[in-house]
Amino acid sequence: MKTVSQLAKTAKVTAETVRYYSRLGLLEAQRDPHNGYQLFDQNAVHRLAFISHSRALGFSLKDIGAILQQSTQGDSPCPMVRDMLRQRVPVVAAKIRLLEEQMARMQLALEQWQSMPDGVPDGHHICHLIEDWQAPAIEIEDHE
Amino acid sequence: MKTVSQLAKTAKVTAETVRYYSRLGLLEAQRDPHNGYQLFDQNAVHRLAFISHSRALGFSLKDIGAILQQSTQGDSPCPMVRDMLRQRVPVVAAKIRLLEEQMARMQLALEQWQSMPDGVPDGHHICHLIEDWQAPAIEIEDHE
DNA sequence: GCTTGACCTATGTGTAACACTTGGGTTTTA
DNA sequence: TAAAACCCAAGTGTTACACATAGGTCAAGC
Repeated sequence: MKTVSQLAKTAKVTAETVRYYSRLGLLEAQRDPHNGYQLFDQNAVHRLAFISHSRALGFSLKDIGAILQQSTQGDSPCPMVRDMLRQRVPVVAAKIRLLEEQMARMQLALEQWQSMPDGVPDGHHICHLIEDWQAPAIEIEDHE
Repeated sequence: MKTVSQLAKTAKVTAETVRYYSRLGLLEAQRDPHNGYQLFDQNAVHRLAFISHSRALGFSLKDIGAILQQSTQGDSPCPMVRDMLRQRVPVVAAKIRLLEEQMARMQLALEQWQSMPDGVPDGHHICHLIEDWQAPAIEIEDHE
């Protein structure tokens, strides 16, 4: 049986993360009757590794909760897992595209600014670098 | 003089966004002495356009606040603006790289899973698709 | 004059996934 | 025995808003 920080160390996450997952119900712990400390067994070690693995694949903690629940209910979560991942691919692709567009805007602006002088504020303009810059597209990064 | 939603409409943002910016001090408004409504002048229209422009370039609202403050203090924000954008480029580049790595993991996993059957839970395994999947790298997307 | 609907207000909550802080109690070790 | 190093729950901060609540205001038509 491991305490919070022992489990954290073996799984290479912080102790706060372990407590957080435990609070969310993703990890189950027994309590030391003497002091109320959380005690985790080998199963929890496995579950935590599973969670980290799933996170690396892009699943949210909410998704992971659903997966864990399915499997503890005796149903195979595999079809759901395939589906969720398939749905996530175009979302991540869109995110990448947005970031690349923003990157292009940033680099273009920096190039243009190389040959532009600094302005002095005159009460009407704020920063002519930005004001005079023509946005190639009016899309803004969303912040999921 | 425009009300919140009139300003929002001309700037193509939501009324909540206008109120939010106003609360943060990015927009200044007079108050209608009769009903307490916020009233914005032409300057505010200009400032809001400036904010949208800056957001498209990737500046955070905090950054924009600093830029606005500089310029109202009579200092040219241009050098700061160049610097901030230069610093942001590698950050965005790193974000893109992380997302691309995650995308690769997702697609690789989906391919591998094509030929794998669904598993049934047996109390020890949760989802063998995930458990048997070998992570090419143990990096996890951060969620700014 | 009055209802209806469309506006406005401030304030609070929700979002993701934690990190950090606060204010305690506990356990170990020097 | 006292400090160091752990544990706890609960709350706050991060980002940029969207949305909900509960109410006040205003123009129009009947």
